[in-house]
Amino acid sequence: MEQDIITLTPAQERLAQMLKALGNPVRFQIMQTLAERQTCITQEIVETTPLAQSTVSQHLKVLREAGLIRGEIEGPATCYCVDPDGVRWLKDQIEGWLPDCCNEPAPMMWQPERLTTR
Amino acid sequence: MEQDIITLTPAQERLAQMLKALGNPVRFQIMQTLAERQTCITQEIVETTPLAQSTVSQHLKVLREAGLIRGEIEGPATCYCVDPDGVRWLKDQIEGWLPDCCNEPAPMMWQPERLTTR
DNA sequence: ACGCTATATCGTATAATTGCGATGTGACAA
DNA sequence: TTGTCACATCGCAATTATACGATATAGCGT
Repeated sequence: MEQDIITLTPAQERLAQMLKALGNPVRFQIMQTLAERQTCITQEIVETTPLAQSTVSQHLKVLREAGLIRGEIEGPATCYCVDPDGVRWLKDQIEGWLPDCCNEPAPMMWQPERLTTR
Repeated sequence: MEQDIITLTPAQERLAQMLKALGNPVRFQIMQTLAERQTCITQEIVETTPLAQSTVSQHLKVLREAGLIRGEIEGPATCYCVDPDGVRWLKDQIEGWLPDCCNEPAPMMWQPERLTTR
């Protein structure tokens, strides 16, 4: 499973994996919670969401596999925190991405969609 | 469809939408192609992939709706290019994201997963 | 040993994504 | 008008993601 239609470099693949992990609203929020609180047990994270414990555990696994968080067993619980190396790597990759355009800040007005006609 | 389990701010939601769009390998590659060539008609993009025209057109739509590219009708074709404002906005958001950690560059060694035991 | 707490994982239902071919539309040339 | 090219969109199949409850495991206190 997970057939590759397209081939990316390992770094690109990893970056895409991170972006995909963060593209989910639940996981995006978990990252923020974790960043605010520095460190959290699974149960605490569960309590910040309306989701079942098993579901949150799944999301944590995705974030772990993407290298965005790390979990360490602390007695009977698992203690999660943001993986600073992973996040730093992500930020660097994004900043260096598409260097041929978009390197000066610009004010930004957002419209939902465009395509001049048709 | 598209039920919201969790509520994010509009900016967070838009960021997540962009990340999700980029999390797909095909779309990730399309962005790179577009950045290299500055400007492309759909047909040219199709030719850089093993996919059907209709499929590529769908992916272009997702990228458009995320605000990452823009398409302009040029005679019988549609001319696509990276949306520099959108990409700039994305970069700024990511750089300012999780300010409490991960702000010094660090060397990085990557392992597929971790979780000390269990 | 027994229960209790915290977690991960499994099985499974449902929803979303991704892919394709077919179809419709607009631009343009003959 | 007729044909063709370049697209977008539709309808549908296959795959993947997301959610849940149930279950298994590990640590810890009694």
